[in-house]
Amino acid sequence: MDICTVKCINEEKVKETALMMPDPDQIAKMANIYKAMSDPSRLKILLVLLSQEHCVCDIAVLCGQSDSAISHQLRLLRTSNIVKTRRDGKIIYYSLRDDHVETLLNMTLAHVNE
Amino acid sequence: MDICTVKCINEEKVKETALMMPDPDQIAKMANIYKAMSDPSRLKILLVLLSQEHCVCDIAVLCGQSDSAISHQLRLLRTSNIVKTRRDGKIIYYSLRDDHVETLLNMTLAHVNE
DNA sequence: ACTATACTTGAACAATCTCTCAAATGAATA
DNA sequence: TATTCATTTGAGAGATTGTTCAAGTATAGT
Repeated sequence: MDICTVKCINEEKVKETALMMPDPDQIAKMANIYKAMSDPSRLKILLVLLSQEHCVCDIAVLCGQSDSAISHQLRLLRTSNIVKTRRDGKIIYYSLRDDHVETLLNMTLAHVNE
Repeated sequence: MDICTVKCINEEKVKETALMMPDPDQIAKMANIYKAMSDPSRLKILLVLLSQEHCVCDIAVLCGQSDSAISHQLRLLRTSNIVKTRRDGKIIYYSLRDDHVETLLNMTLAHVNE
C-alpha cells in the first residue's frame, strides 16, 4: 500500500508540462504586474499615464476619485516599480516607468477593441 | 463662491488625456483580463495550459492544490472566456481559449526574465 | 441497477483589499 | 515665521476573494 497516493491521469503530459513551468519567483513577479493592472481604478490611473505624465490631483480629477484614494493606489504602483515620480516645486508628476507596461496596456487595448 | 470647486492644476493636459481615455466598457474588459491572471494560483493554471491542454486533476497535481480549488478557479476563467473545455468521456480537458492570452503571458514572461 | 471516477457546486471562514476620514509632511509663498 | 498647497499616511469599515469541506452531477464500467 502506497503512502503517497497522488492520482494523476496522464503522467506523461504532467511531466512534460512540469518541465515547462517557470520557477515560483518568476510566477510571483508576473502575478504582481497583473495585480497592479487588475483593479479598475488602478488600471484607469495607468491609462491616464499612458497618455502623458500627470500630477496626483489631475489624476484624481480624471479618475473621479479623491486625492487620498489615488495616492494610496499610486504608492502601490510605485512600490511595484510600475510608475516613477518627478518633483517640480510642490507638484509631483507621475509617469509610467518602462515600455513593458505600455506595451502590455496597448496590446490589451487592441485585444478588447477587436 | 462656486458650488463646484473642482481643483485641477493643469486643465489643458487634463482635457488632452480625457480625450485619449478608452470608454468605461473597454476599461472594465481590460481589468477583467488582468484580474484573471493576477492571482498566483490562477496564473499558475494558465501557465500550465500555456504548455498544453490538461484535465482538472492533472492541473491540480501540477499546481499542488485540491481539485475543488482548481475547479472553482477554472469556472472563473471559463466565464471570463479565457479557457475553453473539451469533454472526452469522463474527463474534461481545459485549454487556453485564444492567442491573445498566450501572447500576453509570453510577453510578461519575457519581461520578468530580462 | 450499482459503483467508481472526474468534476462541479454552495456555504462558510479567514485573509486581503479599497475606500474614507482625519491628521501629518514637505515645499513654496506672503 | 506663518500659511497655504500638493501630497502622503494610518486607522478603520465594508466589500471582495480564495480556500476548505461536504454534498451534488454526470459519465463509464461491472
